[in-house]
Amino acid sequence: MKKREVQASVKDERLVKKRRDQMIKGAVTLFIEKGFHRTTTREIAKASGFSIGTLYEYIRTKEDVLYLVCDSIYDQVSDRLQKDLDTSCGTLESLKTGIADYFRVVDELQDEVLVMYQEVKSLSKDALPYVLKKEIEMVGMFEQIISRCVENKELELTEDQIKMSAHNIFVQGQMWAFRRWSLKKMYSLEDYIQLQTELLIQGMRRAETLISNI
Amino acid sequence: MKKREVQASVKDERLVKKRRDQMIKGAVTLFIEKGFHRTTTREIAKASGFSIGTLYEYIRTKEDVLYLVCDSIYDQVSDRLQKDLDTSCGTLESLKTGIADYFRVVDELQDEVLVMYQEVKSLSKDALPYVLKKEIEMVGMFEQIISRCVENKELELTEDQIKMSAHNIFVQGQMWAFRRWSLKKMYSLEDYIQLQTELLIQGMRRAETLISNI
Amino acid sequence: MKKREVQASVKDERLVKKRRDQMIKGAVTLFIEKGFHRTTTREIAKASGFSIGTLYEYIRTKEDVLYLVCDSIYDQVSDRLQKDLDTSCGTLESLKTGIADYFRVVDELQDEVLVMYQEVKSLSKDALPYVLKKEIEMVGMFEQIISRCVENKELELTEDQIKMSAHNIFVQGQMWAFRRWSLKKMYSLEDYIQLQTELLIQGMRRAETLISNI
Amino acid sequence: MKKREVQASVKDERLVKKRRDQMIKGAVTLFIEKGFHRTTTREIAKASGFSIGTLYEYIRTKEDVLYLVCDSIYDQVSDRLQKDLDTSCGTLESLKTGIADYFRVVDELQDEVLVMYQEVKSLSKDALPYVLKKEIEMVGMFEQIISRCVENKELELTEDQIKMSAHNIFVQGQMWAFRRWSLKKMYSLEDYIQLQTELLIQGMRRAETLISNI
DNA sequence: GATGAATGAGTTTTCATTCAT
DNA sequence: AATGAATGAAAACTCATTCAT
Repeated sequence: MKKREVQASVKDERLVKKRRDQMIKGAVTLFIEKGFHRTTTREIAKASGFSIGTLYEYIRTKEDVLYLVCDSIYDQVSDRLQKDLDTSCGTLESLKTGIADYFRVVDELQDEVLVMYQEVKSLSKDALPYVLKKEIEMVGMFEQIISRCVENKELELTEDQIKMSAHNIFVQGQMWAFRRWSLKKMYSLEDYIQLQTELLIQGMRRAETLISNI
Repeated sequence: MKKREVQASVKDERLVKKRRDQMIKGAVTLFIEKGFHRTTTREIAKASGFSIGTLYEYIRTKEDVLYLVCDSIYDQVSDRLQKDLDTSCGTLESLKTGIADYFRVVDELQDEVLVMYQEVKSLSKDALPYVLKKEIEMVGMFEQIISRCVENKELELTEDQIKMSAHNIFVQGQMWAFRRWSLKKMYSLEDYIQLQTELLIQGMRRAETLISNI
Repeated sequence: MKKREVQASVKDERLVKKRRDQMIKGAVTLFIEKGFHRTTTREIAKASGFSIGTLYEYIRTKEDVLYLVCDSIYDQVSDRLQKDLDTSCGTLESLKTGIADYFRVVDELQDEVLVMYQEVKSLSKDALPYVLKKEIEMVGMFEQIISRCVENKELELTEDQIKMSAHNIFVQGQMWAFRRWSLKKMYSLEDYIQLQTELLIQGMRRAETLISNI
Repeated sequence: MKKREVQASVKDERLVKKRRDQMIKGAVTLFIEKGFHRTTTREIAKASGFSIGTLYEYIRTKEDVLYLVCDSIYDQVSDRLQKDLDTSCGTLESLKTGIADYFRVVDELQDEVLVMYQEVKSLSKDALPYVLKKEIEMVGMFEQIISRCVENKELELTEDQIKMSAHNIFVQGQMWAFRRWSLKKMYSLEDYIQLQTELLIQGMRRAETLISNI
């Protein structure tokens, strides 16, 4: 599945990229502050540094802005994960690094991640699949990292358990952004990473024990 | 902290309760279908079975409806959890029952839970704390159930680990509603309950091992 | 074919009728002055004596106003014609009366008729047929009046000639509104009626002569 | 009265003519399809084969395009009529030829004629007279052709009757374009020409009889 | 207590026109 | 001469809220 094209009236591709970057940056701030629905297109234009007319030279509907924002955030997180996947070698250590790295990106982009999760549902039936696909891909990356550990006999897990574990890692990462108001009272990022990594990995190792006990 | 009062013009308390129940029922359906922002007050009035004028006899702003809805959903989930807490006796078995029960309510109310999580951020600074408090209470219930196991020597966990585990249980429950489009492809509710319970509890038991190793 | 329904949010039918009459009156004046496209909905609302919000309680789109206006004008002209048709008795005299009456309504409603002809094309594919049908009905009334003369041996015309003559009467009436800037320099309404009636009726009688000569 | 000047920034007259021809051709198609108001200047530029910037090198406002289009259509019809006038010799035959020729141009340019009549009212107070003048000229040509017949004793009509007859011919021509949706169901172009010519000329001849009878 | 007509501020989007390149 | 990105005024339409009945 290719990226969904957002139509622009302006032809100069380089300019389109530049203006859209301005736009995403401006919009994220506003979405964080007041949410997608309470943000007006005029505000987005202003925050992006151009007029309302110019805004509409680069998108067709307000929803396009949301799509662009979500897409960009996913890309950022996804890129970082990809790097870990590329260097993962099937050791538990590389899995831990992957998890820690992922949690750290989420921490850096916590506002963005938050916005994305609170607003995706506002995407039309049209754009939603493109965004959800990105998510599936990311969970898939964790599956691969774990799979390598399994192949490498570092872990012994069924397919189902691999999937669920990957899913859990993904979710616990998001939670750091999602429930920070509650979590940050108790833990620093590094504490959280360590605790969750323990719980996650020990969970997996136990699962493996259980299997061997059957 | 007491419940936030939503002002009504009508005095008869019994009537207020009745009308608001109609309202919540109608509104939830609409919020599930189109989200809070895309639902109009007229639609809410219609779905509730009375006129727009009457609607405003029982609330003051549209946001009040959202608050009422969120509050009601939390109450439902919370009530069920409370029962488990009341009967929990410090055995691992009662913890497992608590988890399973919680996951099942979430499954029953999955649409409602979803709506709530997607829309809470639309609550004003004013109403938000009242809702978040409910959430803290619920996590607190799990903490208590786990604590009893610890007191009972069924588990050996630090305060931090108790808190984090309670938090994780809570989150994994929500995930069943949140990510069902992805999870339901792989697991039935009962599968999910079993797998997550294993991962969660084994995670805790391992953590306990780790501590003893220090 | 029934009238096209223009949806109103307001339920009181009597009120709907009243407000729409206000609306039509206000809109016609504006359309005459600046045309449909150059007239804004706000102006229509103001000219109708209510707010923009109220306007939209009685219509759904700006085009609805145009449809209402066109429909109303046709109805007025058509009603008058219907009376003449009802009393027509197959004499040349009653045909002349019909023509004269028709020309006089057109004169009274000249602004309205003008507007209608300049703006119908702005009606959507959806509404157009309903308006054109009205026109066909009106031409049909003239056909009937002429047919009665033919049955009565006052005129001797083929079906085609009846149709064309009816059409010509209809068109010459419109022309009085359409080209008044040019015609009024030369003729008073009564002059125009007399001259056109002569040309039209003598045309028919000649046509009859021609047939008999074949 | 001279032609209204439409200002161009470009000096090269030949180029101006060429670009404007492209423009008129592109614009007519669009106006036929969606009307003047619903056509954007961007669309006109595109249909003309150049950029929006270039478009504005050859006109000053969107309305200029409409004026140019109307002017061009009138010129085409008018040119054809002029030829008939030049060769008219005062016989009924040449009158008939004139009528038939005129009806045929209207048929060829029916879309254009239609557009013109539906959109002239959109011309500003400034441009309108220039267009109406063209129309008066054209009616004048018919007056002249008829007058020659009168001078030639082929017809015996008062000045008023000549004017009205010329006017009627002109109008019936337009009607072929205007009401083709209704007329084409009944007649072919040639049928229409024959029938109308009969009615028109016989009308005139009768009128002449009537006069002599007074 | 219930109703629903009235309100108008606020929203998204379009598009004629300009002007630097 | 040609281009097309930038502009912002203006347009249609929505909807939470009020208040007279």
